[in-house]
This record gives sequence, C-alpha cells and structure tokens, in this order.
Amino acid sequence: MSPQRRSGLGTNQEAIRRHNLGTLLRHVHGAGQISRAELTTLMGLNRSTIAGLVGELESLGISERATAPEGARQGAGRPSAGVRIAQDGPYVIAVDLGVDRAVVARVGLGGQVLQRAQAPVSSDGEAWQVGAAVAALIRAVVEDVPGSSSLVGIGISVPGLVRRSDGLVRLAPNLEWHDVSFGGIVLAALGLDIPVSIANDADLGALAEHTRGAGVGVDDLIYVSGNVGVGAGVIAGGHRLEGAGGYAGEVGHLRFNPDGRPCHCGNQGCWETEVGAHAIAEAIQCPAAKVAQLDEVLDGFDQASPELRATGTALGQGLASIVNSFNPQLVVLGGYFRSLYRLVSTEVNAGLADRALPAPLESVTLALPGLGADSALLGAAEIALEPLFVDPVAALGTALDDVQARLAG
Amino acid sequence: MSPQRRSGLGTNQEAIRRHNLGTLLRHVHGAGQISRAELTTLMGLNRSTIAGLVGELESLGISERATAPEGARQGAGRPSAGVRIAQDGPYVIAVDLGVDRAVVARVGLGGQVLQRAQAPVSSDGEAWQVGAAVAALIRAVVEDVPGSSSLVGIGISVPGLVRRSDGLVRLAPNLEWHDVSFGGIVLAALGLDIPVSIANDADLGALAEHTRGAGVGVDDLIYVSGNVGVGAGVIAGGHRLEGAGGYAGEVGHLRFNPDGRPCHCGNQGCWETEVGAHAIAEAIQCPAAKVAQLDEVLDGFDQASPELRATGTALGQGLASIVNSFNPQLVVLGGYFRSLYRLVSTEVNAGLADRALPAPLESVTLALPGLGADSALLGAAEIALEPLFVDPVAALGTALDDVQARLAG
DNA sequence: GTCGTTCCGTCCTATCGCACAACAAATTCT
DNA sequence: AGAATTTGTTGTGCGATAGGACGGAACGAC
Repeated sequence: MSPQRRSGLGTNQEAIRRHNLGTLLRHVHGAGQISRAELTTLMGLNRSTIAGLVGELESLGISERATAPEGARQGAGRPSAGVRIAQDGPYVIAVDLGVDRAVVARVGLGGQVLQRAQAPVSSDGEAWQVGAAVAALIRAVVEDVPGSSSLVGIGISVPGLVRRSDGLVRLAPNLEWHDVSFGGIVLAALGLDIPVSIANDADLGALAEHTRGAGVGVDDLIYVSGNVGVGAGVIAGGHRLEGAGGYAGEVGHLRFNPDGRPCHCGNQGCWETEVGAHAIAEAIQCPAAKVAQLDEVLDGFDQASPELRATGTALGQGLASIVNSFNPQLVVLGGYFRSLYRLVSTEVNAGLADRALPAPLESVTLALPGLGADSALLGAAEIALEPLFVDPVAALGTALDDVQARLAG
Repeated sequence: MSPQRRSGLGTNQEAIRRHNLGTLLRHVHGAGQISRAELTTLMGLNRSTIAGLVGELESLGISERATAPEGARQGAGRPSAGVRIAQDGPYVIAVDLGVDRAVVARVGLGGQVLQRAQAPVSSDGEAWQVGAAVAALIRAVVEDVPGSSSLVGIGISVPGLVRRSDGLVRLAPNLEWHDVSFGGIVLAALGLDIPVSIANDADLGALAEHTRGAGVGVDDLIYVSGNVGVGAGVIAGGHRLEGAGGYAGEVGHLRFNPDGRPCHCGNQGCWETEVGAHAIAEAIQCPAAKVAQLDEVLDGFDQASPELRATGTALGQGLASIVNSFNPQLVVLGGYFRSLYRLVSTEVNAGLADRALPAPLESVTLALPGLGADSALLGAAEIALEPLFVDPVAALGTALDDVQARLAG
C-alpha cells in the first residue's frame, strides 16, 4: 500500500518529506493508535525525525498525543508517547451502492464509522434518482459534523465496471446502467465540487480487507464478491490490481461449462451462471423478488440441499481457476458467499483442492470477511482517504470546511 | 518496474541517492543511449543533480560520455551530451532453459547480447546433468570477457513453477523435475558463489517484452507462452505479478471444457489440453518426437486445416477468460503461439471477441513478441540486472571480476 | 560571415531533511 | 533507593537537491 508507483521519476527532498509524512499517517491510520517507538522501528527513521513528523501531523490537526494504554507495558525504559487520530480530524464520505439499497457513512481516519445512514434504492431507478437519494443520505450523515473537521473527499462503491481513467460507470448490470457518470451526478445533486473516487465493489472489498479486515499483512489476496453478479477484487504485491481500463477481476464470466446456461453477457456457461445469485436462488427455490437479499435467505438455512452442495462444488472449482491464475495467499468470500460458505464449506474446499494446482493450493487459505458486510463501504472510504497518504498537507489544503453549512444552503 | 515497493518504510537521504542513481541507470539501460537533457525531463530533477548522478555512473565505469548522433538535431541551443552504457561495463549471464535445448548468453546493460551459446538438452536428463551442460555453456560464453568487466549475477528462465522465496523449481513437467534447486546446481558446477535469480519462462517473457519488446510503455500486459505447456506472465501496473508463492499466471489449467481430455495435472479439459503442444501436434498430425520443435513445424505450414482453426478458436476463447480476469492492454503471444497466430489469427481474434466482455475487450490488443524467440532469455538477463537498478554501488561492489580466470581454475 | 538566440554543462552557494550525539525524563528491575 | 533501560528533546552536522551565474556550442537570420 505504499503510495509510490512513480514511473521513472527522481526523488527530491520535498518528496521525501511528503512521502514520510504520508507513510507515517498511513501507519497511524492502520493501527488507530501507535507509539512513536513503534513508528521508529517500522519506518526505519531516527527518533528525532519521527518526532518532527509527528509534530507536523499534530499541528495540522490530524493526530493528537495519547498516553499509552494501561496494560501494555513491555519492559524497562521510559514509555513511548502514543500517536492517535485526532477527534475532530479530517473525514470522508463513503458510499456503498448495492443492488437494492445504498449505505452512506461518514468515516474518519482510522477507519471509524462516525455516522451512518441507509435507504432502499429501486433497482429500476434512473441514475439521477439514485444520485438524489445518495445526496440526501450524505446530507443526513453530515448533520453533526464538528466545525473544525474538514471533508477530504467522497468514495463510492458501485456494483459494476468502472473505468479508472475518469470513474465512468461503464456497465452496472443490476442497476441497468450504461456509461453513467455517477460521481458527477452526486456532486451535482449536492452542489459541491470535491474529489470523488469511484470503483468496483469487489475491488474495494479487497482493499478494505487488506487494510483492516481478514487480510491485514497479506500482500496477495482476492476478495470474491457474490452480489447478484460475481466479481473479484485483487490485491497483488500489496497493491490494487486494476488492469489497463480498471476492469480487472471480472471472474464471473470465466468459462466454466460450455454447455451450461446462457449468461446475460451473451455467452454460455459462465461461472456466474452456476454460482451467481439467480443460480443459487433456483437451487434453494427462493422467489425472484428476494434474490437481492440472498444472503439473508441463506442465513435462514441450517442445512444444505444437494443442489446447494453442487453449487458449493462449483464455487470451489471456479475458485481453483482463480487460485491458479493469481496465486493469492488468501481468498476472502464476500457478499452472499459469506452465508453460502457457512453451509457448504466442505464442498467448496473439496472443489478447490480438486482443481487447483498443488503449488498454488498449498499457500492459499479461504476466509470470511473480517469486516462483515461493510467491506465495500470501508473500501470506498479508503480510496477517498488515499490522497491524505500521498500528500497530507496538499490533501488538507483542498479539503472542505464547514460542509454542513454549505450543504444546507 | 520502479524498484520501489517499500512496504511502509521511511526514506532517508541515502535512499534518495540510491534510488535516483538506480532510476537514472534504468533509463540509460532502457534507451541504450540518452541525453542528459532527456534525463532531466524524465526524472524531473535539476540539471546539476543529473550531472552529479551521471558523473557517479561514469566513475563507476558503468556509463560513458557520448556525443549525440548525427541526424537527430531538434532545434537551436547547445546539444546535450549523451550518456551511454560503457563498453566494458558490468554484465550478466542469462540462461533460457527450454524443453529440448538450453541457450546461454552474456548480456550487458542495455540488453545487448554480447556472446551466445546453446546446446541440446535431453528431456529425460537428470537436473545435475542439465546443470553441467549449462555450466559448460557459461564457460564458453565468458571466453572473451574483457578483464575490466565484472559479472553481476546469473538469471535463469525455467519452464515450470518456481518458488519466489528461494528460487526452488517446484515442478517442471516437461523436464520431469520436482523440487529441484537448479540455481544451486549450476553454481556448484561452476564453483562460484554469485547471485542467481530464477523465474518462470512466461513471467520473464512478459518482463522482457515490457522492457524492450512489443510492450514498451505498456504497464498492463500479458505474455502467453506456448512452450509444450501453456503459461502466462503478467505485468500489472508496470510491475511483475508474482503471487504469494511466485506461481501466478498458470493459465494453462484454467477450466475450459469439463468434458474434455484428461490433463497431466489430473483434471479434465484444462485449456492446455486444447491449445497445448500435444493438442496442436495432434491437430496437424505432427509426430510426437517433434513436439518440442512445434514452432518450426508450424512455420512450415502456409494454410490452416479445420482442426488447426478450431485450435485457434479455442486459443481466442481462452484468452477471453484471461482478458476478463486481468484486463491487460496488450497480450503478447509467445512460443509456438507466434507461429500459430500467423496461421489462424482470424479464428483467435473471433474467439476472443466472442467471449470477452466489451469493456476489457475494447482496450486490448494482440501482438507478437518484439524480441522473437529471445523474450525469456532477455527476461532472465533483466532479473539478473535488477540489483543494479536498486543500488548500483552495492551491486557493483559484490560483482565478480576476472570471471574467466576463476572459471578456468 | 557575423551576431543574436537558445539551450546546455559547470561551478558555487543556499536550502532542506535526516542522522547523530548529548542530555533530561520516565519507567522497570534489583 | 539506585542502577539500568528506553524514550523525548535539543542542537549540530552531513548530504542531497535546487537555483543562479557564467561560459560554451549549435542554429538561424540578416
């Protein structure tokens, strides 16, 4: 997650300071609270340098001094002063657009959800209607913002293909969107002009699980999301795998069974036709109206039917292709796969072990999300916070104060 | 390809110098010759800083001053002095281990093959026999090394799964190797102790094509290699995609046709059973003995049979799964796919267009390797050179002088 | 052919960031 | 209670890049 993927540029001293300040903040953000001594070890810098950086962060109002917690003494010596995210520090708005509902949260550094609101969204709604609904939720969520806090940006998670160059939603099958500039729509509905980042829900799930979920410290992981459609987000070498256009991870349309059912993409037998929500709904005879809440329906089961077990096998076998392709250390099963895996973990594991190559198989683990259903939401917060870790001073400079007043007007 | 994937470390001034010197060298290496003015623009540093870095590189004996080439004047002003790789600069040994032959080359900075040798390798040979053969080739290749040149390391390309933590060859099906420490074997046969880097041939093909082949400037590309087995190397975001163990890109065992032929991996209908060398040999009724030279056999055709065209379709359809998963900007078809694509490009393109999602499809291009059959060889050189770009001073410090004399003794 | 323009290399100085050493402070261990 | 240990603070030094002044080398116009 280091910010630096500079192409071939050189580094000057100004860049050092930016980078070190951003990295320091990233550590504080990741840990919530951390001592200066730990920072010294982690970053490999001198005590005095860390002191200078921490001082700058405090004078920016981002962090504040904290005494070490009671229990955790580890030896002799003067205890190290703690650094923790400030109370009224900068925050972002995170939006998780689902198939049938939108969740909006105000999230501070450290990943804490400070305020939260949600509302149902009709699946046949026009994009501008959804945008208006989201804008209303955003207004609700900034109700009680302290005046000194400033808004850094908005992050939006969308269940669809998002072009990374400009954030255009190319295709969101379940919302029936084609080429929708949803970021612009939300900004227009708010009457604001601040940085908006949009990305695919599975990509953001992977990011959040990597930062503060089941995949902390794991640099190669995949978040497979069952969310009506099936998609994956990939963290490779500690960085998001985006692909040339931003569409990497569309594993739902991996070829699975050439004689299988037709897929909405136009082909036949895509993996999604076997493990997608509609296939599972059919396996458990769930009415079509409740497909969007498939996870809750599945949670109501305590035993798996043979049909459902076959689905589990298909899930495992498809994961094998993913494991062979990406060789992740961890595969996180998100969306309704969370509920499904609880019922048919045996079949999933068997299907995976059956079809994966021995070498990639031995290093991979399946896991459930550490963030529950909030992975994508917190991932949206992460991408909105990202500018702070690249250059804290600049990001705070463009952040917006007094959002509540501006939105009221 | 920037060296910086520092996890969460800070940067000190020493690191700046290292990084800038390495980045400068990387630019010279990539371009062969480049002017200081261009370096100033590319790296965003001051003229005087570039001058200092170039001076250090020259005093290290890595680069030398060059006058600008004749034709290329672009306007008024004093022409900028060129920087070019020194004549007797450091070099590496690159080894490309194929199924039936080994190629060894002495490669200098700039990617120039200075000397080259090859020999057939029996496919049922023990690893130590192959190691001895490779060692003999290495001795041949350092015959005429100038005394002032020093050897930085050895890079080896292997057609199999290589564990990245220690370079162990976990599995090389066509050599029938299991858990072979080939780097150690070669070093023992040479009686030397220098850095050895080993990696999968497709991974190295991707790296070389990215650095100096068909994918220069393309940060998301995939090199699909047909080399008896089928594998892929992935460059994502300008960096190698290695995966947790180093096994990423094993696309030969993607599920393709569940009712298909049995694969040596134990499953049925892997993609490799449709587009692997044995399948193609069958389609063109090529005798089993010539499977290893499939590319030459295919080059003898000038028209494709219906069976071969079906193989082309299968190739394209399988590529669609890869394109959907990785969203590359470029797919380079290496190994015997080079020859195959010349015959059945129509079918490959059609199969890809048929099965890939529109969004990833629109940004992808198929291409032949810019380095011909040398992709993996030059990729092996690249990984061996890598330490020079991370820290030129340190890498030169551990480099070996007078290799010829040491190997003779 | 000469002069002006333009761009580049070289030298010197300034600025900035981190490392280092010395000292003071706050705990733990004996 | 005192020694030992670790950390925060402060002042100094080193090193890397930036910036400006100067001279050199080529191009273009008159």
